[in-house]
Order: sequence, then structure tokens, then C-alpha cells
Amino acid sequence: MCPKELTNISHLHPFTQAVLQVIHAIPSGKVQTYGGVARFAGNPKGARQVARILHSSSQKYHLPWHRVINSQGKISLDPVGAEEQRLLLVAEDITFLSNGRVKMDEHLWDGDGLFFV
DNA sequence: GCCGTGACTTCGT
DNA sequence: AACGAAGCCACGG
Repeated sequence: MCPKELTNISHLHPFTQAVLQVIHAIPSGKVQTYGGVARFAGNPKGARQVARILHSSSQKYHLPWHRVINSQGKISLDPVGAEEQRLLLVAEDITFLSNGRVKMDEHLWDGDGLFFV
């Protein structure tokens, strides 16, 4: 893996590096939960860390930050940011249910294509 | 090195 | 269905 956007991150904590790579690997049209990303990255209990990473370095590493949502299939942002994220997801043909949740059984990423060095 | 801080999650009420 | 508490962990001050 190690895409060019994620070069020079070796100074970061191993888990943080893994999280960045996992998020980067989420394909368009798919979503993953904070907990799911943490699990793929090797620490099932690192969900809050995933959130913190997105908050602090989503722009810095050009991550598809909008493809990460919470375990209920909902967007975990204030109304303003939530609308932006929803639009980005809709643009990838991701469908939302009437209750405001992403149709998880259709769009939840299964980790296909993910591998580590 | 302690302490507060999160775009969280799970399990009780 | 909604709410609160507890667990969680790297990071920055």
C-alpha cells in the first residue's frame, strides 16, 4: 500500500499509520465505521483515536474522511459538517434511508483490497 | 509525566 | 427509542 499521499508518516504511532492507510483504502461508494477502521488497523478499541485522527489530519493527508461514519450508520458531525459529508457521500451514489442512516448492508466496506506491508 | 480532549462504542436503564 | 456511564487511547499542553 503506502500511497504517495501517505509518505513520510513513519514518525507517527504504528496504529496511527495503520489507521491512515485503512481510511485511504476505503473505495468510493463504500463507507466504514470508526470502530471498523480501528479494527482493520489492529486495535478494535481505537475508535476514538480514529475520530481524533480524522479531526486533526484529514486534510493533511488527503484522506477520504467522508467515508467514515459511526456504528449506527449516521454522520458524526455538527449539522453544517454533516450536510457537507452527506453531499459527498450522495455524490458517490451512496443511499441514505429515511431515518438518516446510510444503507449499511449495501455500502459498508468489507475490507476488500486491504493489505498491509 | 499527569490531565483533559475527542467526527466513538457498548452496555445498562 | 433515548439517555447516561464507563471503557477506550494517542496526543498536546
